[in-house]
Amino acid sequence: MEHYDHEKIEKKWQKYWEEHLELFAADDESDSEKQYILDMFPYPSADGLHAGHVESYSATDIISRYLRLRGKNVIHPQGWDAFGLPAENFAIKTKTHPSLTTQKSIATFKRQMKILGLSYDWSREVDSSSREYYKWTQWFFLLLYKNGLAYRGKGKVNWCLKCQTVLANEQAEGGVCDRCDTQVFQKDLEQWFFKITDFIEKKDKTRGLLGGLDDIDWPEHTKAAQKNWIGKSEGAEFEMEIKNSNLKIEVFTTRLDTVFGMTFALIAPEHELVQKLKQQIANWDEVEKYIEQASKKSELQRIAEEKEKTGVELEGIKIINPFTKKEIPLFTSDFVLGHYGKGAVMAVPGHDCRDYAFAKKFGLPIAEVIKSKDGKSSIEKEAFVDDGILSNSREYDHMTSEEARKRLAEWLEKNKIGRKTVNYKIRDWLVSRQRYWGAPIPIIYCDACGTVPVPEEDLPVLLPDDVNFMPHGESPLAGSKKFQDVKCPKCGAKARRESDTMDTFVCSSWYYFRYADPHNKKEFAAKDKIKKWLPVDLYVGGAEHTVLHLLYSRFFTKVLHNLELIDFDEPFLKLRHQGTVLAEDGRKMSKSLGNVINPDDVVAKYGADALRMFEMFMGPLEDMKKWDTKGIIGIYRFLDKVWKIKSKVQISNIKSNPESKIRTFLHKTIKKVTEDIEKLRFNTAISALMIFLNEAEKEQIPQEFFEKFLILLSPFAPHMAEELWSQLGHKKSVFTEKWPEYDKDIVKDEMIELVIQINGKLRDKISVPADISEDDAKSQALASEKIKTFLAGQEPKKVFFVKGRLMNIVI
RNA sequence: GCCGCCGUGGCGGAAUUGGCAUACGCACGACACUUAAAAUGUCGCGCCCAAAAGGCAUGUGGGUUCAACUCCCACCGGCGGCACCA
Repeated sequence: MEHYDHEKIEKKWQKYWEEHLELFAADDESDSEKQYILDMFPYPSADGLHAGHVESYSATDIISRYLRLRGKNVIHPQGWDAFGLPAENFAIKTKTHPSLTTQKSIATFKRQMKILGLSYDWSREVDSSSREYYKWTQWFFLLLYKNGLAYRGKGKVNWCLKCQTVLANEQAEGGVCDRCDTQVFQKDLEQWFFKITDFIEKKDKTRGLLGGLDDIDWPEHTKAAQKNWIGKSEGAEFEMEIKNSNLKIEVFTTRLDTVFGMTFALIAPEHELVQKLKQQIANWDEVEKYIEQASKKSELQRIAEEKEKTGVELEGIKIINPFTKKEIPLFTSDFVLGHYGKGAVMAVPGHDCRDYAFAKKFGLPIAEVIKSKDGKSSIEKEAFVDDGILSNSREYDHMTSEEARKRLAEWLEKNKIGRKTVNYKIRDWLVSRQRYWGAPIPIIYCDACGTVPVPEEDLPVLLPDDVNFMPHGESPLAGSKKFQDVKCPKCGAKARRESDTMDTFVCSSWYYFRYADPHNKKEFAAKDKIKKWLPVDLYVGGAEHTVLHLLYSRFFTKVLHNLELIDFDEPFLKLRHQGTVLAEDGRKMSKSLGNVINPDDVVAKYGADALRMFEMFMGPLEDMKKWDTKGIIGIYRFLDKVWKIKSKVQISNIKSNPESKIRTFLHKTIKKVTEDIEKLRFNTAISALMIFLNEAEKEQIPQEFFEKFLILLSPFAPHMAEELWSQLGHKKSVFTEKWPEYDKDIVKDEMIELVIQINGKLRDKISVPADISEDDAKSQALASEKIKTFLAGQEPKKVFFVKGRLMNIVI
């Protein structure tokens, strides 16, 4: 018998679906319950779809098709995260304009999505590099600006002297430029920032970025990563006097309980106080040299040199510990970060590893002020960093660390030199990029009026075409006269445009709103459309976005909520990450290793239905998995069997025998597949379909049953389901059908195999009615020959009975 | 270092959330069909034992329980995130 012709069938139905867009379109008018099923919109690379894309898109396609069959009004859109550095680099390499290469890549992606039979509502497609889209990205910038959430500030960035450009952190690994291998320097540049730090904690109407995490169904590790990134730490800050100076030094600590062990203090090299103390520093030349060296190092380098602490004493400077009134020295060291806390710390070498290492290297005293509860702790070889009981701390002796922190903070407040406080690792979001392929920042600089936002009616600020996007020292947009020279919108004088573009993460922070109303020319999306479709019910995408994109999107949503433009606070109610699909050799798929699986090839050989289903069958959605070229044959055989079993179907309208085994089986399968899809457990749903088919092969099954099976199969293998459905004489698509319901009474077994254990070990199984009573089960069990042998005449001490499951006899 | 996740046959994985460990699939073996191969079908497939009976098995060691892959503790191994954050 012939195998099924996947190519012919798939082409036929893909064409049919193109002609019947209403099958998968989200209906703005319908009153039925909406479901927003979203894929992270891809960056359209020249390489085409990756096996990982196929995995997540198949998953959301299954869910979307399933929900539509359940009568839900599903919105399942797709679009393109089209701006970004890879396109620009590719453009530089090939000397082609990035819009050309991007459009070509989009065409490839879209073609591949279509041959996979993905049921997107293409009428809602968005492209973040289109002027219709980035007009609203710019509008969002202005919205933030007008509400004091976008500001211009100085920030340290990685700067390559040779390429004359700013580099992203990931392009400056090891402190060396990615492109030319020369050293990267830290440079202070004025940049645009978004005030994401304003939204860490509850603010007016919204729960903060921290608190909001409690309300959403996200993977634990993703929530943990976001919390980690925000890096909240509670402690205290206080000021210390500098001897013979009216200046003061402020420090932050989480271990106020250890203050009596402070034997010196540390300050970041870039701290302004160092400059202010210049006159009093005896060894200024040495200090200046150290500061110079430190500024040349990138943060990455500082970390790489972790093994050895460096630093210089600010000779002539003495700090007064406010608790002990003792004088201590001040050092500057690059392991103290200027941007965190107060940029200066109290050093307690006895109870902090870094301070310990520093004290050892510079021969500074180490004091012990905390003992472990058992009194056995020692600071001889290393710092004791745990909480414990205070000692050598005057009236605070014998207190626990926790209590001492409370009391010491009270003392600080009473004496007005400090207070309890909270610090965060997260910094404001730097959104300026000195790049071409992004959305221009809609700002104009005027000598008279200063920083002037572009009026909304002038948006979009178009990305100019007449620029040299090769790296040449400044933002490529600065090279376009046409772009640069403008009139000030306020006074009409000659002015200059901001020449930086926005980080592509700005574009991707709001795209899920646009799908609700993609062609709106007056708003980023109309209020009623947003109300209808958002928030997103299920969001599926790669785990590489655990922090950046997902955090930024939450920030945008919170901004909109706070401004009362939307009535929800979290954009993505349920989030799942698809696991990485590794190459067959267990390594990451990469072009250079030549181990990439191209979906086109697999579709050509086995068909889209087989590829989609196989990727779902490989394992749980979120698990990392290895591609297995041989494995797909199993799914192919299954589909082939479905194809062939059609000829065995009893085509008649006779009533199915209510007692028939296959009926019970069908209902169990409906139950299992339904529940598994709801839980995104596609691997076991597919296995249930296989089990049903294996059973069905053994006998003739009524058409009515086979049809229900086809509906169950349709979200997984839509082409085959459509084809067989039409071959059975149906005129309309299988996707206009209703998802089958199972009958609770049919699913329930009448007779069950009751497991009989003795002392927890399986000894026999007896066939009994499902609702058998304990007494009846016991007498039947004890009557079993096998059980009699094992009991050997002994009386059971106790009998445990789990209804419908098992009986455990303890002797 | 801190945080999070994971460890089950030759392989991918399943196990109703504490109740028959290894469903489903791959690979492998035997047989059937075939001139032959492929395809397809039937059967077998954790380990020990010739087999039956039985025993042993979910990274390792302990604990709780009538009962542990599942819960608790310790250790070993792997993956991911953050990382000189005071």
